Amino acid sequence: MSGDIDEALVGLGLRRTVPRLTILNLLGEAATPLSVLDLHRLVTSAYPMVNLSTVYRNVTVMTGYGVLHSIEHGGQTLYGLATTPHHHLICEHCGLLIEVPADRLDPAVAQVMADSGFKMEPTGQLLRGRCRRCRHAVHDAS
Amino acid sequence: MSGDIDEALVGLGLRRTVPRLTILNLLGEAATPLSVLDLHRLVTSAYPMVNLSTVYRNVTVMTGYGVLHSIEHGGQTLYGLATTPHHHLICEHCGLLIEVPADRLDPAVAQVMADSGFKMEPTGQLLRGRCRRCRHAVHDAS
DNA sequence: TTTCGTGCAAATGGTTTGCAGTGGC
DNA sequence: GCCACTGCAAACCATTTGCACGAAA
Repeated sequence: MSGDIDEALVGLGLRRTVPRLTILNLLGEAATPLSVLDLHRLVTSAYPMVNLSTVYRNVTVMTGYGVLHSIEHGGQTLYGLATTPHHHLICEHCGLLIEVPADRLDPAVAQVMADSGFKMEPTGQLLRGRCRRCRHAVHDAS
Repeated sequence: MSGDIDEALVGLGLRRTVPRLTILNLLGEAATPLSVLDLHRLVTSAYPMVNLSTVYRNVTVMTGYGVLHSIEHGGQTLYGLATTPHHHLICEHCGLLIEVPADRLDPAVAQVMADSGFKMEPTGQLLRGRCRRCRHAVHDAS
């Protein structure tokens, strides 16, 4: 199903193993980035013997090679395919996570960073806010 | 030293205890947000009996009351005084962390978020990039 | 056949929690 | 004196690591 996603592995000199291909397929179908625990649950539902530490090692390796990208939130790390450059908006209230194309955000943020001598990371920024539904749901939130 | 920082505690109905006042003083003098472990090290150098869990509880409570703000990075949480609204730029390479006034970032990012129905958090955004020094230091970084 | 990748189990590090005692107000 | 706050110790949870076996190339 992945078509050419796993081709990338070969090009990088990474072996095509069951855990790796399964992770790539799952992330390719997922609408949002997944945690390692989520990934492990999904992987083991098809291949029960795959170990949690194997999932950890693979997302780390593939992130290092640029195949995946990661964002930190709520004390854990989420992983997604590094396809089109994009960042994320997360709702602090309900956890809703959506992607925004990098070029929508780049000019604005890059300018702010450049003023401080920083060069912006091209992907994986995580911006915190409150989504439409949660804005309306709780006006009197504690 | 803190002058009126700890006044806030009284106004919120929080007791003025040694751990709390010490934490507030330390954060008031710090140039950047501090981790709980850093805070604990500093607090205990003056009051050795203060427990780590007490520091954890206090930063959590004071963050909930809006006295402190927090940012997550590298698997741990950093805390700072919630004074002027601001966000942070962090260098992914050396960890340099600097503050940017909220109003420098707000218009740009708020617009991007609003397009997705999000309302931006007024403080505590963490933007990842590479600082001036690290941009020049390693052209051929691994 | 030679690495690279994996399963397993144990360790690590940040953070949270239950409980009984104590200090702030 | 009441109750929020604390110290202590144990538990928790995400993540990492050492090691011997197994599989991709």
